[in-house]
Order: sequence, then structure tokens, then C-alpha cells
Amino acid sequence: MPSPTFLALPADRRDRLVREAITEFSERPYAEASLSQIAQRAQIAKGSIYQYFDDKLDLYRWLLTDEAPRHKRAFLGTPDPAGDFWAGFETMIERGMAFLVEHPRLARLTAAAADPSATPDVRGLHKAICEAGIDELRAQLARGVATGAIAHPDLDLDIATRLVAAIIGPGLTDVVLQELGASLHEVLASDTLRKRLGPARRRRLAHQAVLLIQGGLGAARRPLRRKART
Amino acid sequence: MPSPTFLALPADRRDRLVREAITEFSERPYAEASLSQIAQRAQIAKGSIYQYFDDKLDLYRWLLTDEAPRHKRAFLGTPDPAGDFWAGFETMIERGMAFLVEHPRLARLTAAAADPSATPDVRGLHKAICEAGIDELRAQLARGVATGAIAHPDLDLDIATRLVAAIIGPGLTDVVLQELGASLHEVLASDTLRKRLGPARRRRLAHQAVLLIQGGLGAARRPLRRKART
DNA sequence: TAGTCATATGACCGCCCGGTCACATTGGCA
DNA sequence: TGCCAATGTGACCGGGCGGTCATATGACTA
Repeated sequence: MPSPTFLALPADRRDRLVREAITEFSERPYAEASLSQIAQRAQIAKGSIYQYFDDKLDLYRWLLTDEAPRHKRAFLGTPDPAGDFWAGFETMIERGMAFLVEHPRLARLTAAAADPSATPDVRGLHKAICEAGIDELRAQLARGVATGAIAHPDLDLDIATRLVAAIIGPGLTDVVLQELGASLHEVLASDTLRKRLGPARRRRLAHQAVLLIQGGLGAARRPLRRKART
Repeated sequence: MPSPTFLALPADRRDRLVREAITEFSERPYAEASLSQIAQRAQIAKGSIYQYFDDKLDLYRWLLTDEAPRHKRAFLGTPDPAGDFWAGFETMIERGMAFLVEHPRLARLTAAAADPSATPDVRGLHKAICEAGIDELRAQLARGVATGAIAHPDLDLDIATRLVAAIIGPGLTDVVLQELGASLHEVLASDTLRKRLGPARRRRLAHQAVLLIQGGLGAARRPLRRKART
């Protein structure tokens, strides 16, 4: 965890450090990310970083568990619990893609949590992040079950949650990159490339994902053309 | 690519090197995997490795694009094109999980291809592997469309392929690890843990995945209880 | 102004890496 | 048997890393 010294830092100095750290950790796997580089680019002595954080992992952990989620929550806002479940679900997916467009480096940082490589301590971190996301999604799907929007007696909720998470996480990311004809890191680096992932395309892709998910989870057989009973 | 010298190596020497290399690359991210370690554990001078492969990446590439796929193909065999599409699909998924049980290190090596971190050259490798898998899956789904087992006019085949790939790849892996209550690396290391992923459990999980996928892709609405029209 | 102390600094340390190369070993052929 | 080309070897290199620490700095007190 960051020291009081870090928290009391002048804003521009702290921001410089945070910005460069996020950039470094979003562009390289943890093992290759370099504190020396971060310090140099942020124009802060390397030794200072060790006054703010215990070590490399401590800095990474803080970025991943505090800084990134804070921005993500601020961006996503609180989802509207009222309204049609599937419409809300689609919106949530669209907002997730919007976050990728608006905060590519943070999105990339978070996406790294899916990385199964990595050293044990880093994996622990990643797993914690993933499980938090899974819990949130499960709660949301459970709400769908409660409202009757989801009804599939043979499908286990825990399993379904994880499969759906894979669809809207790595799955949709893959689709997006395919559509943009670029790699995650190219998208991360290019404003014009990200602009191509505009609201219309995001809605379309989110809808496609929901088509697949709902078709498998929806109580009504194919409620897309005709209204669901609810 | 490996030199002729490597290909002509006495079997036990070559096998030692390959085995230790696979182990090393499956236990650590590429950046942290160490040729010195591989050489030491295989009891082969480090210099020799450079007579067999150009460099670290060359060895990794060969493992990923030649050695692993060869074993995987040998294990999976050729799928039976006749028979019910969805039953065949479920079998394919079950065989994939069986591969994880029987060849955990190879499976882990292949799974690393999903890693979005990594350095550009490694990402290039990974992407190639992924795209090959996607192509195969798309062909299979296209067959489903042709036979009428899949019919969803609003869903784009390319997109569906990638989403389905996410389900049966990272998604199912996540589910399996959750059920075993362990991490991928623990499963990799423990025979007894892997034995818990027996045929019955594999079939059940594969069926759950198909439930989700088919529900969204199947021409018949819910053909699980009543026969599909074929 | 002189003294104090939290903080900033960057040269430095030990480590291990990927990769090289001069030399040792081997095995097949004359 | 004697030779030589192919192959095996591991000490060695330059480099960058995470992390340390003696010292410099500068704000604030008395």
C-alpha cells in the first residue's frame, strides 16, 4: 500500500508517477515492466518510488486494485436497476466497450488480470480481480433469474456466470480487435483506431453478444422479435 | 526453426531438452522463462541450445507451433464428421478437457496463447495460434449451419465463432479451475487434482457449455428434451 | 540566521539473463 | 590407427533489472 508520503504528494508529481506507471504496466507484462523506466519517464528518482511503495508488486497492486477500479466505477456509474433486464445487460456491455475507448490504458491494465501466465504473486492479484468481477456478474444474472428474464433449469448459475464472463470479456475483446483489424496494443496507442469503435458499432456488438447469451439464457424462446411475457 | 543437428539428435537427449523446455515455458511467462534453467535441468550445455535453435524465441515458437500441435492432433484424432452436430460438438469440448488432464503442460503452453500481455514478437506468435484455432472452429460452425443444426439469421458467424471460442476456451477453463478449487498451475502440478476432472465431470461441463451455446445458436428452440428435426 | 528533519536523489550493488566463443570431445572414414 | 569436421561445453560478456543507502535539499522552527 502507498505510504502517507505518497498520498500527500503534490498533485502533479503524483499524477506524473501514476500516469507513467499505468502506461508502463499496460504496455509490458509485469515481469518486463521496469521501475527504472517509470522513474525516468516520470522524472522522479527511482529511490523515491521506494518511499511511496514497498516494492514493484506493491505499486502494481495499488494500480490494479485501487486506482483502476476507482476510475472504472466513476466512468460506469451506477447501473439502473429498473427497466428491461436484457436491455440493461446490453447497455452494461456497451459501457464496458466505451471504457476501452475512453481509458485504453486502464482497460488494458485490467485486461491483464486474465493473463494465466505470470508469477504466483501476480496471479494471486489477478485472480482476486477476476473473482470480484465474477461476483458482480453473478449478482446481476441472479437478478435476471429473480425477474424471470433468465430461466434455464438445466444450467448452473455459477457455471453460466463464468461462461458469460468469458463471452463479454475475452470474447468481445477478440471480436472488437478483429473488427478494428488491430492488436490490443495498437488500439491502445492509436486515437483514430479507437474512434472507429464508436457508439453505433459498440451497440451492434453488444447486441450480438446479448443475442448469443440471451438465446441460451432467456425464458422466452426467441423474444427478440416478439415481446417477452414479463 | 530447429537446425538439422537438433532433428538428428539421439532421442533421449532431444526428449530431455523438449521436456524441460515445455516445463519451463509452461510454468513461467515467456519473459521469465530461462534458457539457463532449461539447459541445466536437461543436463545440456547452454551453448548447445544455440546450435539447435536461433534463440529463445525460436525455441518457444517451435514448441508452440510444431511440438504442441503435433501432440494435440495425435491426441484428439480426427473428429467424426457424421452423426448429430451438437453431440459431436460436445464430444469435441470433452476431448479438449481430456487433453488438459493428459497433457497438462502442453495444454498450459497452448493456453498461454491467450495471454494479451507479452512482448510484440511473442504476441505475434500467440495471435497466429489463436487465429488457427478460430479458423478451425469457424469451419466447424459453418458445417453446423450447413446441416441446419445452427440457424440464427441475426447472428454473424465470425462474431459467433469468436464468442463461442471464448466460451469453450477461457470460459470453460475458468469453470474447471473453479470446480477443482485450484489454479491452473496447481492443476498442472498435481496428478490427483487432475484425476478429479474425470470423464463424468468433463461430460457434464461440456454439456453445460453446449446448453449455453446451443440455446443461442440452435435452429430448434429447445431440442434437448424433444428430438430436433435434423 | 542556524539548526532540524522529512523527503528527494542517483550512484551503486548483486543478480541473472540471453547470447558468444575458444576449446574439448566425439565418431566416422581413410 | 590417425585425422578432421561436426558437435558439445561452460566460462564469460554486456546489460538491465529490483532494490539500497549515503548524501543533498529545502521548508519550517526558534
